[in-house]
Amino acid sequence: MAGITDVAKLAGVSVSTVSYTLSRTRPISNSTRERVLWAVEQLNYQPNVMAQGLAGSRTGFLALLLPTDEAISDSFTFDIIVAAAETARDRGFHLVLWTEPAGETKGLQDLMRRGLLDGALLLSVRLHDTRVQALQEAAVPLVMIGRNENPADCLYVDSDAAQAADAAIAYLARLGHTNVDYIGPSNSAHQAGFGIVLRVHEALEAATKQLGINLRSAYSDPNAKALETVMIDVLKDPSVTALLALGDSAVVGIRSILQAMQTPVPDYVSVLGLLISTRVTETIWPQLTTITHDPKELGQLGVLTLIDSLDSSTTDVTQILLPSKLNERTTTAAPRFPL
Amino acid sequence: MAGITDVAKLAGVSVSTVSYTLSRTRPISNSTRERVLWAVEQLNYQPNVMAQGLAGSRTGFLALLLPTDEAISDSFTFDIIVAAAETARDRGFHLVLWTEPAGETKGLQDLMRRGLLDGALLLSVRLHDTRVQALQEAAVPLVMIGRNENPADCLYVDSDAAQAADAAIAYLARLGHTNVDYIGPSNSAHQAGFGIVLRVHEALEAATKQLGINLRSAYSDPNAKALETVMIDVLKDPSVTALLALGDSAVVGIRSILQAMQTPVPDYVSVLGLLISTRVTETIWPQLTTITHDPKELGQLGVLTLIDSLDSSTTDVTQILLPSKLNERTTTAAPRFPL
DNA sequence: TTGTAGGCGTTATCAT
DNA sequence: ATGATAACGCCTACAA
Repeated sequence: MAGITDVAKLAGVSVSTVSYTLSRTRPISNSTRERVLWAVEQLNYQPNVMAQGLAGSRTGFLALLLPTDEAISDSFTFDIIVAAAETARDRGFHLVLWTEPAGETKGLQDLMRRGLLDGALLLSVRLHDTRVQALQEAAVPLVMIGRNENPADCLYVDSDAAQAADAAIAYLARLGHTNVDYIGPSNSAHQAGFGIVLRVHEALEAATKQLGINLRSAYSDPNAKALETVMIDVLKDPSVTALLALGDSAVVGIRSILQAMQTPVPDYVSVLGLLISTRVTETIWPQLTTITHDPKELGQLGVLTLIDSLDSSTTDVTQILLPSKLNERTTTAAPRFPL
Repeated sequence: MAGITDVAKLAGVSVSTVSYTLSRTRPISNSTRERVLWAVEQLNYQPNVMAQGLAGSRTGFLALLLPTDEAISDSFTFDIIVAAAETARDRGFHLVLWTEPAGETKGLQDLMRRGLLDGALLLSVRLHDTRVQALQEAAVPLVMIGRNENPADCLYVDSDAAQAADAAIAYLARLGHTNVDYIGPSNSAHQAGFGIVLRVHEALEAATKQLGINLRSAYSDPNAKALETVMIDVLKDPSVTALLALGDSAVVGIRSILQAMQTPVPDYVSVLGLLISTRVTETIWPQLTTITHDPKELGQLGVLTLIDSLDSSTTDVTQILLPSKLNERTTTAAPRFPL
């Protein structure tokens, strides 16, 4: 395999000139640059990753931290990962998938100590995420996709759950609904740790209070049986005219239940999906009116934020909250009785 | 950060002794080993990954090749990936996610040329997969998860689709069904390239012919609307008593349709899922009788096969076909009329 | 604008 | 059973 010395020889220059030419880190005359690039082309030369990592100050590796003791295998997370991998690749970085239980950081800290990583992306961040502090103490540059309870001086990219909830209530209010039923994930220990549930709930309470809307909350596991029980209960109350369901799984389950119960949508009840992934919005249930958030965007921005923080010597803390947008489709309408 | 020299100094031995002790590649006396390990412990030493990769014959990196121009974001694929990452981690390897359009291999070949990879795992392998030949020519050790049309001298781990189809028909025959409707993915160019569809179809034809069962095939895209059209058509024929649905998405869709149509299962029709992931079997539709295959197993065995092929100097071609197993639940029964 | 040479932290090849 | 030392392929002061 051709090395940098071969290129230097063929181009009739020194190795350092080749290195500098390729890294654009020093002015090179046009004529030499051309000869170097020509030699590179001739020999099909590509710098050795390990050698670069060893000699340079950067390895080119980013870790994607995936907790394995939770229900992570949803398509939303998958889409984040794929987008992150593509973005990293585009920017000349390599994404290493690192699976570790949510509480553990030993494996990752070892990786850092072994000089493998430039930084890390955290997925499925919980309100109290022990990984964050551990990594900060280990001086690992990190970006959360999501955020913990108090992300004061920590970089993150997250969906703006509060804004999404506000938008949902505002929209339903505009249609004329005054009784809204919110169906969220059950308060199992599992879900309770994630910020999105809490933040949505708080925002819903505030927004409905302000607009004078009655909010009733119901909680269910996302499986069909549990949802059915909840739905039957919810639909017993004839005053309810709108259903607000949080998350992909709830929304997908709710559809089949409503179909089975032959409930006319939106004639009898409106259904609005809150924080639904683009995949569900576009493919799985294209008729559903949703407040959408995009996993691709999270993955991309996460990687870009991390890389930027590596480049910039400054310590500016990038914190991005992505606004969701309303996709008005066919499952929402004005309430069935006039007010 | 403590390096190998520090350890050597502290242990009072030479660097090479430390290296050999840690890699167990040379007999070391008990007393020195102990001193070395003690020093390692003291200094919290971890060998530098880049230096090892540069000096040694192995980098410790495996690529997971994910084609991005297809519908890859199903939970089955995700589970394969997570299992692969965990297995790699357990064996001291790192998994790099490499996204590239199915036709392309340039990016990956560059990676090889750059000395990054020990080997590669191919996901979403098509019957005619240009990646395989390209990688073989580039002498990249590779393992397919899935397999192409003629995997003669190529390593792979795949579900045994033919065996699964046989098992399904045998089971339905045993229950007494003589008219079976198969619902597979539509013959869009998209799906046509994947072996599983073809292999299942061939096996079904053979098995039904042999057992004197009437097989009717229907094809549908996995979305609700298309499935509904197909299902209405299928259920028009009163002689049909069993539905055989291929793949997770078909099966999940079919459930909601059947619910909406209020078709009694299994009293009116039996439903049997063919090549269903463990996730669907255990969580999403736990009552469904299925022929299950396990993504976790594929991911694990894929990585292990690759690593083994790296270790063994021999050129034995490991080819693993995983048998699926029948999970008898509540959606299948004897046909509704006696024969 | 270009060249020289000393690391980077291991592994592997010789010796002993 | 252990040591010394030359690669490994590149980056980056320092020199010219």
